[in-house]
Amino acid sequence: MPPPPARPEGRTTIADVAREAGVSKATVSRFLNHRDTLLSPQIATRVEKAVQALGYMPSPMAQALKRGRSRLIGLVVADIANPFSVAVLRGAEKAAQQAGYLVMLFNLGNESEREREAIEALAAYQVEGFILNTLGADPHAADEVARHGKPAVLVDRKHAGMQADFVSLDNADAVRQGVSHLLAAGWRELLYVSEPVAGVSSRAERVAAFREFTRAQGVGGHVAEAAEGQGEALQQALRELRRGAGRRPVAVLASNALVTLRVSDAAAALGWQFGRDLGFVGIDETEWAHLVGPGLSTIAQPTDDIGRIAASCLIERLQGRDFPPRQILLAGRLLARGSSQRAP
Amino acid sequence: MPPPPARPEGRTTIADVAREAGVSKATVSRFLNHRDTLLSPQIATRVEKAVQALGYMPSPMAQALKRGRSRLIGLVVADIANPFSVAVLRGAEKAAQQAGYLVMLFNLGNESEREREAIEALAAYQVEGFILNTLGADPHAADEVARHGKPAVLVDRKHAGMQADFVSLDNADAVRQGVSHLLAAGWRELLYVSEPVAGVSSRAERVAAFREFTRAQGVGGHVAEAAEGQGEALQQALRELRRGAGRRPVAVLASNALVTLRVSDAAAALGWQFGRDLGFVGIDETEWAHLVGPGLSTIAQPTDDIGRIAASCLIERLQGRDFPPRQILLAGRLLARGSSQRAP
DNA sequence: TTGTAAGCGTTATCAT
DNA sequence: ATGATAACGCTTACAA
Repeated sequence: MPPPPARPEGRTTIADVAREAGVSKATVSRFLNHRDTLLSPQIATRVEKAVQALGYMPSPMAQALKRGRSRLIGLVVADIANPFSVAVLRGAEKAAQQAGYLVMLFNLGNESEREREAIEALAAYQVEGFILNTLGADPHAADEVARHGKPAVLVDRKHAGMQADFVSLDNADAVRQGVSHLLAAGWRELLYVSEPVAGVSSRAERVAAFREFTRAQGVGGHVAEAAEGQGEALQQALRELRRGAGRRPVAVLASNALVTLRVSDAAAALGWQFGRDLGFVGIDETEWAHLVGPGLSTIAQPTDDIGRIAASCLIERLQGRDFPPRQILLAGRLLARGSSQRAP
Repeated sequence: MPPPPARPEGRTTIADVAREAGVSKATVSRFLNHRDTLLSPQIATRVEKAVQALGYMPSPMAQALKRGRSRLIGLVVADIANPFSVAVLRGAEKAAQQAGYLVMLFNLGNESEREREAIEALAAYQVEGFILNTLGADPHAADEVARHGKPAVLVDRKHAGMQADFVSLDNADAVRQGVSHLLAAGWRELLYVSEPVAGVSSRAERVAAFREFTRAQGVGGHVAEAAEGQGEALQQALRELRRGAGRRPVAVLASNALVTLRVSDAAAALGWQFGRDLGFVGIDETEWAHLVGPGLSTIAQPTDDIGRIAASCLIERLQGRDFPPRQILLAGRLLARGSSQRAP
């Protein structure tokens, strides 16, 4: 199969095909877009041959210009270094490819103030819709999307005042699973360690669920924030937890994989062993959780589904279907390991 | 700052601005592209005001169509689930954003046969160049890129016959660092565990460097491949390693983070402890390496630099500079931890 | 210095 | 059923 002639100057255009087939550009266009209908078989085959011969592919740019639709999906992620964002990206990219869309990526790198810039840049390329896994810090970002009148799907983080489909882990349920599991194993004084909430909806929801559920269960429910580079503070929080608990076994529920790492470091620094000196469950399954200490218990998010469903939601809307904004909550799955085994 | 008027129908075009400012489209275009030169100050300010008032942003699609340049960079990654690919993506995305480019992503998901499809799709959108972190399995992919006459940068994996800039870890040096370190610590019989080489240049280079260097040092240098789901085989290889070594301490050099995981599992299954029963160094630093056992020694790739430099290389070429194909090898950095401490 | 007009590669609206 | 032709939003000769 020899490569197509590849005219050195520029790509082959619809005009080339038309000339080659001895028809008008309009006919070629019709062949491409309507194929069977509106076309005499003989002409159709003539055009088909020419297309083949020249290896012609229509320019999506020109098509976008003309039709105002680009077959592009804009994806804004808060931080591509976060495995969760990657999982979303992956699911979205897959679904998009299948539906014939291409993904344009904008990574905020945790700089929330760039959110509007991202949306603007993507909108300029006529993306047909957005998937947003954003910081939610910029109240104007919602307007920005609304202004373009393009459908959007929010992932993981709700955005105050933006009305759009929303796909996420069922945060409250996940926290309840973690707490129940720890209580069932005999841990009695619980500390929820979160990244600084800072207005991020998912973080706030998890903290709220933790407070509510521990109170309902009548057990000690404390909350601490673990920020970057604050290892000392976290160790301090753990020490206080144990001091306050007396002889009741203490355990930590970590809000995500990053926090799990920080808690692991703090525990190591204190010389505490998981499953013995400290019970532990962390939200977010990782490939390494089973290798740390006696194995870290985790609550796995259905990341693949989240990404896939987010993209599907968007694509459904791009195909013109119209629903009221949906909210899709997916259950997490507890993976019990040594760190949450029966308390001493 | 009220949001711009946001005409409900379609975006504001250059014509709108021209009308608002009472000038011609050409003048607006000149203002946008040449600003200072070619424009009387009064008109310039008039246009500037109009642009501001309408919140006008030119359509990159139309610009691309006209100029044949799109300010888009095509990025093909072998597997977005691989942290290395993510690091590249991240560096590339950052550099691209700074230079005013946007990244179009195509993830192969380890399906090498889609490589040409990816290049075609990206080329159709007039990407100005490619960054390829690919499988290298498709010999025609190179032609595909060449055919479009667009610059490309290869990352991590060379592509037979494609002549392009190449950015990568200095594989031979990294392997030598690992081997030297293990030998210096007293480990004597070494096993290199790799993913199936399968024609991937970086994998082959590392294996070759290992064979060569261990022979030069006159120590035992064995090689095993660890494929997905072959845990048993890997355990078997480790057992044989030790049997053959007699009383000489045995150690593993793992080819990447994935293999590190597999070796860790195998060691755990055998009940061997790193740093005592088995020396260990793994290529690729991870956020969790310090938490496993006595800490896993790793060789960190300068992933950020790799991504950034790859993008910079490409952008330099996009700006018209012309060099012969460059090959940029970056040194890895050994992080010694408990797993490679002095052999018993 | 500014405006007019052609054209980038498509598709859609007319005729024929 | 097919072909001219006019857009889409922009840039760039060429005129003025």
